[in-house]
Amino acid sequence: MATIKDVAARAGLSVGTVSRVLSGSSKTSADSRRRVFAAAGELGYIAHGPARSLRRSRTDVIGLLVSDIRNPFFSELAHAAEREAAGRGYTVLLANADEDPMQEAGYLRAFAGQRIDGLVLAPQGGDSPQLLKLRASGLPLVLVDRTLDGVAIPSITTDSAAGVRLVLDWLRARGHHEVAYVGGPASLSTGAERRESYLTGRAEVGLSLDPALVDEGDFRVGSGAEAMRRILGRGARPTAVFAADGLMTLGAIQALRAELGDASYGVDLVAFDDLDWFSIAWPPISAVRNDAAEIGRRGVAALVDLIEGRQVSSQRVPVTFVDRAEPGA
Amino acid sequence: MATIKDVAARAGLSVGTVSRVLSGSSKTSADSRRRVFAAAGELGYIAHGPARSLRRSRTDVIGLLVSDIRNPFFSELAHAAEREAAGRGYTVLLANADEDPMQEAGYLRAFAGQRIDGLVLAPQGGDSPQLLKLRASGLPLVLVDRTLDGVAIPSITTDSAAGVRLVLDWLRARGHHEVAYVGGPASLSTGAERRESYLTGRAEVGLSLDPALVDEGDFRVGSGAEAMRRILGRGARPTAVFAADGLMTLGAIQALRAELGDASYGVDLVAFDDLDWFSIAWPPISAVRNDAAEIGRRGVAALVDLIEGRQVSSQRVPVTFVDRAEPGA
DNA sequence: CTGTTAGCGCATTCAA
DNA sequence: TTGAATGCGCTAACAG
Repeated sequence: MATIKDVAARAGLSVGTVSRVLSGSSKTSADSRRRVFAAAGELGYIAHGPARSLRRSRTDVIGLLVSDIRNPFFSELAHAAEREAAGRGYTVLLANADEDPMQEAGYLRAFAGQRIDGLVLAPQGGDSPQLLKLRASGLPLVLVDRTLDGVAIPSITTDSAAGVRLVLDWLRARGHHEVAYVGGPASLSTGAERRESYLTGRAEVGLSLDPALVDEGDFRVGSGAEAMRRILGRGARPTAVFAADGLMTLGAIQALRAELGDASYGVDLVAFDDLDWFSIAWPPISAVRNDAAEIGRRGVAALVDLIEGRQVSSQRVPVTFVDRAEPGA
Repeated sequence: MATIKDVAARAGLSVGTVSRVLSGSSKTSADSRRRVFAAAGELGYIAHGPARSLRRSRTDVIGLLVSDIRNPFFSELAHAAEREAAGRGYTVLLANADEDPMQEAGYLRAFAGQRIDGLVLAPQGGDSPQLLKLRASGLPLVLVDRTLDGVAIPSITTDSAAGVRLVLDWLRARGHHEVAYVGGPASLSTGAERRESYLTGRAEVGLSLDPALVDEGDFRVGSGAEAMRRILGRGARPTAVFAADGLMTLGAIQALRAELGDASYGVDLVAFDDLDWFSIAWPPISAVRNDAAEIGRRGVAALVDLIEGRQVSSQRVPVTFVDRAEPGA
């Protein structure tokens, strides 16, 4: 690989001048510029990133640690975050915690080693020692999707309470009474918040308060099926099911099919998260549209603001409701 | 941030010894080890990755450039690749070409700048100048999912021909004659190969050869819908639809619903790629199971072999067929 | 087994 | 506007 020295030699200039031309950091003569670009082009010169990072003590890389890249919510978020970062001159190093605090800790360490300029994180519950250490080190940090209580880190989250409110209103309008709730883990702010909003709101809209109707999973397909199975196993026969995320919705439907057979087609479904295939599912799945792309974009924008010394504050991203139910049902 | 010098000072040893202890590269006394670990722990020392990379002229990072991270096939592949790499001591830098050769070129350049140790690539068709340059530079390179003709780069691909064969047999067994084909872009090896296999195999199993039944998209949802719409627009009324990937299948179904209404429920569906929600779709979607995780794992394994100087050869990953159709239909 | 030191490639300071 | 020289943090070569 050609180095800056090679370019300098070929251009008949010093490395200092080459560096200045390529970075545009200070005045250079038109002649120098011409010669440098010519030499660099001929040699196919590409600056050595690690050397640059070492010297400048910044990497122009931000980390993005998501919970589960196979969850469409996060792949959408990651995609949008990456686009936003590219537009602002940063590269995204993407990692996947697999909903596992141990893996999260490992990546936090790896990110620290890479000397990323900042981190966008969808945290796995509790504030791990690794995370506290990172934070103490002054690394710019923004949380997405989930918050961590007890620590004042800016966060970009969905307005879960508003989303649940929309679901409750819809359930009432459709005349439901026995509604099953497949929630997320209480250890995550999203799981706790949606559950809390749902449970306290249930009474107001006249839903059954039977605890047998409520169970929880971990935001992955299999856990949604298991939770649904437990609910049915307790003898509950809900007329509608509300799942706290898109993947658990799939699991819940699988369980309904397996346990109830054709009767499952009569159960109304509503989800927090709108996946693209919901549009063709049967029975139709109504959903709170949880704007993953917007969360990703805002997360990166906030992080870049932080890195560049600007103030940022936490934000809630609004939600909308997509009603796909048959009018009559 | 603490440096190796700080650790050395605190441990009362030289930086050389600290480096040796931490890397385990050569014999060190038990006493040195104890003191180094103690000092490093107290200081929260984490080695500076860029400096390390500069000195060692390797980064222990491999690039993974996929076509579309929102496509479940690739998010599954990426997830498996990342796990495999972690097990072998490498970090994955994931990037997303968005099915766009220009973005691909940009990332190839960025990767070169980061001095990644190797690259796993799902190429966007033609061999770009950037790619040829990378290859000429001697960067270890493995293609996944798609090949590039004219260049001898090891590849890990799905056995498309075998998959299509399974679909053809299934179509014949179900007694179809008018079958629509929503293919992938001819510019990609997967698109070309599946189309070729399908078109030549059609005759043998007695399917209609009507060109109106064949169209193509770009492996994304919207394009599948458009292709299906064009097929229907030509007056074709297929009894079954075969789509060349999972996302286009969704698009095709959306179009069938929109254009044919309830009649669409009578159309048999079969896809190349099996997505998890296919299990609950209606009408049922049968599919060739395209093992993204296995491709990701093998791609990384092959790349690491290449990096470490071992020989590798191209591989085809076998497919299986998931028949979900109603027996009678 | 350990200490000392050169130098990886680059940006930047200091002189000119 | 440019060249020369320094040092970022680390590993490895060398000497002891």
